[in-house]
Amino acid sequence: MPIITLPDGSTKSFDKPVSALEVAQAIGPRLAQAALGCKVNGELRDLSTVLDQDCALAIVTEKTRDKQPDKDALYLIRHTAAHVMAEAIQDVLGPQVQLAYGPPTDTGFFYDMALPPGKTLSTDHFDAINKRIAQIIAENRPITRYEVPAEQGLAKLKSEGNKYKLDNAERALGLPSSVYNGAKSADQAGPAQRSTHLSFYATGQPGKNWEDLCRGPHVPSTGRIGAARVMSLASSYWHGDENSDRLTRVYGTAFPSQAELDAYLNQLAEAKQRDHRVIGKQLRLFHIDEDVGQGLILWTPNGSVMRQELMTFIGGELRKQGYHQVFTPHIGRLELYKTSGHFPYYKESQYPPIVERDALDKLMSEGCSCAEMTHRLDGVSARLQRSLNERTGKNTIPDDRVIPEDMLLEGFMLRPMNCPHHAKIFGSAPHSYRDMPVRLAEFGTVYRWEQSGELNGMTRVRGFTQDDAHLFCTEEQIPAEIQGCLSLVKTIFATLGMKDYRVRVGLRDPDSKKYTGSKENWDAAEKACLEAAQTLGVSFTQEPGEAAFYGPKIDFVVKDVIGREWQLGTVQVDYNMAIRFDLSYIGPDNKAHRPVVIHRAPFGSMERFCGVLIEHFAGAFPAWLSPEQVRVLPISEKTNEYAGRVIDALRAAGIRTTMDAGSDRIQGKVKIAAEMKIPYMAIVGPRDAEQNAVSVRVRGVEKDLGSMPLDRFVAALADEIRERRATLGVKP
RNA sequence: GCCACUUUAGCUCAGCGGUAGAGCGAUGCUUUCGUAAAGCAUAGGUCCAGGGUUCAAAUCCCUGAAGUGGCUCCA
Repeated sequence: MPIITLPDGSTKSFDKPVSALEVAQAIGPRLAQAALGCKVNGELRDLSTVLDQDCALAIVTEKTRDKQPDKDALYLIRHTAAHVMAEAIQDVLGPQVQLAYGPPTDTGFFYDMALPPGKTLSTDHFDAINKRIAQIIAENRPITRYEVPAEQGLAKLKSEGNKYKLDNAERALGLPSSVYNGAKSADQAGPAQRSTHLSFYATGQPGKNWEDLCRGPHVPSTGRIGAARVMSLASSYWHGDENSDRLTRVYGTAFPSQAELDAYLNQLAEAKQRDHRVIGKQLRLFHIDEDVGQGLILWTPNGSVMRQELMTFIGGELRKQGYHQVFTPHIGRLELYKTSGHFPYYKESQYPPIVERDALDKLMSEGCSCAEMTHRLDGVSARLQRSLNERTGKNTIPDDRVIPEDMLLEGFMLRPMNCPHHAKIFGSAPHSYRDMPVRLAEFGTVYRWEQSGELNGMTRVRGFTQDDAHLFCTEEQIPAEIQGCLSLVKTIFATLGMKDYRVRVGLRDPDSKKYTGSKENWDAAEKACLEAAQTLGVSFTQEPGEAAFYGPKIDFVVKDVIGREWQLGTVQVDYNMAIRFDLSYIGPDNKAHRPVVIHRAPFGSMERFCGVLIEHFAGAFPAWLSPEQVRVLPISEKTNEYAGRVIDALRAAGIRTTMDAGSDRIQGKVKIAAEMKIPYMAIVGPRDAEQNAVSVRVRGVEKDLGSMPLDRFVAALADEIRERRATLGVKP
């Protein structure tokens, strides 16, 4: 009979099977009252789960022992809340709404559903849905689980006519889907999750109340949800498959109490104030103009200061590491990108090619169709086919892409990548193994046609400047070069005080054939990436299938104010490019060898990085990054002249400063400067002028530091800026 | 690209069939002031664009653009 081991190591034995709730009751009535679910041998389960064998049991309650919200409890609450919301939506819109998939997420839950033809769900329905959710929670109905044999369950679902649920059931049973035939369907459930029964959860009494096919687990009754509400609407695809059914995704969130839900909503509102788009407007850091184009950033003077400071900073670090700075144009011939393989492989996410006017006129006079024009742009010459196929040793360019030279349409592309230009620089001169590695760096601006719905302030744009570099090295040099890249990233993040990032190592998907390069090379490169990542001292994940087609990579990922993840820096190993561009160096054996290329961009793009940085600092930048480092505030116009001398002294030391010579009183000037988040205010009145002093006020400090000699202030601030200190540290 | 929502003064927003509004900002005048806004005055608008309904449209309908939150994508 079961011996139950509790988290503190103690055991309880029972002489017959018991439910987790009964164990909780045996421990104490308060625990039983607080219990929302349980973990059996680490697996989250219903509180009603019957334990008939020895096991480790933990009772899940709202809060952990140190009074923190329990993640498992939130999971249970939100999973149940998803059911409650679905019921509410069916009550409001009608039972014809077909439910598909409704899991909990990090911040709440969603439910994907297919609406009956002609019906739409809009935010106008939210009040009614929220009201119904509140009612169901108030009714405190018990959540009842029941299981039926597979056959019976499938028959039940078939009779209900919901193909999505039927599909879920078939996958849970490990059966091939009879209704979904998307490419990604290949047995996602896996053998471990196969079962012989299907489970249903009723929100109340089976047969009497609302119910749903569900694996569970759930809280014991709807009242245990506390507070839930619907948040937003989105569209989604069945199985995330673009070619499959479009579903309506309804997002909601739930918390153990109304107070916690309110706190979450408040926190969301506050996060919005820290959004880089809001701060960017307030502090005039950047501008996006419809007339210029979607996703194209205009860097205003203030934002340009920040960007320039970062570029100067990283440029200095690159020199220390032996990089060479290069400059290359923003466009290149179409054939260049056919050689690199970017065109037309990534055609959908590039700006269309630029075709010379004469060529266009000629095509028009010939009555050429758009399809024909596309064909002529996409095609390659037999010459290019031959050389690429020879170099890569396989059928890289199939015969059907080859068209006669006189049919080829010449054109240029706004560059989507900097690497082809850099490859051409490397290839423009002979290289000895003694010169390797060759590190070419450029703040290279690239253009990509991101889907319009993806664009987002500075973090997802169509034109951006990578802090790009390509390291042409020997295979033996790969580990050391990766290490060098990572140490650069570490230096940058440390200087900026950014600690909250994660590292992702993208590896091959062992089953896919899309990769180029030999298995041996891949093994070595993946090993080098993993070893380098281990030395970082930051947690990292290995993600098979996330590699680029030409090599493994290490990515740096950060979160924005509302918790979205963005990839910043990346380090990628590439065996492909040197082959395609026929690059070589002369080895000690006096023979030509292929270099390996490492692509790396520690900031990723200046646009995204600055966007993330604005949110990281909430606009309150350290002095060295601030567009305006000091604002001089004369008490009245009588001290304007002295203030002018203060400005001169600051500017002579290279400090960015302006004077507020307006007719506001000092209170007003202080408020305005504080709102602009300027690091330092130098307040000057007659008393300061007499002593050649300034009264310095530091951002975030209520009072000034007292009067200090002007030259001391200038020297202290200049030091702080030169050393790129992360915090404001000028002291009297 | 798909779904929902949004778009009114430089900024934040109200108005939602009947003469276009507020606060902040800007400009001018008064005030000459010691640390998060002194007072008064003035200017400022194709109400995102185009079409439609109506005696009358910022307001209702259609189409499009841009933005926001998701989905999908991200060399």
